Amino acid sequence: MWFRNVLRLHDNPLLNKTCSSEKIESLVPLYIMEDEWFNLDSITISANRKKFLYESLLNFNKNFRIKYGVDILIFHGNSSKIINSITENLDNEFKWLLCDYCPEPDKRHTINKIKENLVNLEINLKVIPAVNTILDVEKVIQSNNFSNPKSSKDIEKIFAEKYEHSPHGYIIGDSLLPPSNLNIDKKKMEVLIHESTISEFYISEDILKNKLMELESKSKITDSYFVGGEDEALERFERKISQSPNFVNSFSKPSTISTNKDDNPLEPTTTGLSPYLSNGCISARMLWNECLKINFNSTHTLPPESLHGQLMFREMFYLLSRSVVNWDNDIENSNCKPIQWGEYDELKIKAWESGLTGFPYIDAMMRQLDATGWMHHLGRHAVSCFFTRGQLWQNWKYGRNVFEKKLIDSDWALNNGNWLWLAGVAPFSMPYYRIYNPCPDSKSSLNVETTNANFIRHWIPELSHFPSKYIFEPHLAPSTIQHDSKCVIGKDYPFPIVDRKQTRKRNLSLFKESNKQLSN
DNA sequence: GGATCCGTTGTAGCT
DNA sequence: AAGCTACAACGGATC
Repeated sequence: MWFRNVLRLHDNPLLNKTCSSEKIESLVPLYIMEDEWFNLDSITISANRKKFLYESLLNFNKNFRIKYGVDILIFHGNSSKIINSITENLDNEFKWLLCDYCPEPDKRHTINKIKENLVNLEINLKVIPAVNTILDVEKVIQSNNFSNPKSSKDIEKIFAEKYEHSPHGYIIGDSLLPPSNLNIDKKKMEVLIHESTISEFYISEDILKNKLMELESKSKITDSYFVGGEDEALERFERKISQSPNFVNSFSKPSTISTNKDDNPLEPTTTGLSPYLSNGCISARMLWNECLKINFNSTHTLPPESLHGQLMFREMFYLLSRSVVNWDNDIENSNCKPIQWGEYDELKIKAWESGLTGFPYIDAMMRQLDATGWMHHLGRHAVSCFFTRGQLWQNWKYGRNVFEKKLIDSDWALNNGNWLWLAGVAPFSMPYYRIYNPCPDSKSSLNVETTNANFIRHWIPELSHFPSKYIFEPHLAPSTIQHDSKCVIGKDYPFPIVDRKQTRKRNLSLFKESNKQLSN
């Protein structure tokens, strides 16, 4: 039983499948951590992301032990090599490999490779669908009348075909309770831990705990706010969903504000469940069902703005990520219109990534991303628009890479989908001329008020004494105010790296020009 | 087959 | 301060 991206006991179809299958007499629970994740020095994954996964894995292991009396077998290394070694070391004594379906190309590639090897050994591979999604991705995209969804209406049609509709939302079926016991083969686990050719790749709970401590001391993750794991996920679920019917029933994205009114600038105004969803700590199906239950008792918002709407967009991107070839690329991608982006500009990209563009709203968001691994939905829109068609005119792929590395809710399907959308290259509704103002004033939908000013003061300490009136464009403040605020622009905080109005105008016409050439 | 509608999130400038 | 208007004008679905 190989857990790939499912680190929870609740609504985990793997556990129930295993339990209900009569063919399986005993099992060995397994997790494999790729070395990219295990190596603390790897630079493609941020310390925050690693921390979140380690915590999630430790918590899952603990819950598994409490429930079933044994730790999960954890190895690090290449998945297919580890699986091969296990078959060899157990003398082909196991007959089934069960795992959760993962739609990412590299993971599908891995599973195909493993399948080839298993077939020769007469071992069955069972990939359980829809573990971290509501829809069975493969089944939906292979159905006869499937075409790529492009809007909330399109994805709603897909739901409508499959599920019964109630006035309060689609009925997708109950989520699962974990089985009360599992017949685990401890002897085989002992063999793999102590007497196998992969013993050296075994990660005990103590090793993982030390690894987490080392990570925390090495990279001073002082601002990390989200703690990984099913326990935290369920606590947050309880607090923000189950016990907050008004929040659920009135939830209306995009009209959530990017900064919090209460004292904690780190607590999101949205659910904050995204990292738990993408790491498999909470079930999307359970979240859907809880919202449905709450919606039944009251009037409520509807898709696409409601929480059900958010979950539907998530499903839409999962489908597209599987059906659109080269989903993560800017060429040979049917969902990416070719735009002549500017030359790779290292200075601008570095300034953007490190929060030194001279645009406080953008910089605050990017510093929050770096420090915590999380950013509000609207902030993600603002900084990605700024990076691409708004101001910097850089290829969305470079921005995407930064998000992928740093976001604790990093998710291949969703991250690429949102960048395609915001860059204006996807065939979704996104008039390219709607460019977010990187210096949002009180008229902007990015909604400023004093909360955003406080948000900026929190993440950009250089500006902590700056008056709200000038804080979004501090270089426009009279020099007396700059001196009084102990922040002289050009010395203590950078001048804007671009003229926002001039770049906006130029980029609009460049985009228009690209469109013209494409339609010819 | 041409017109119209619609799409989860706009900005700037003036009164 | 709030409200109005000009700007720019995609592209598929539906009528």
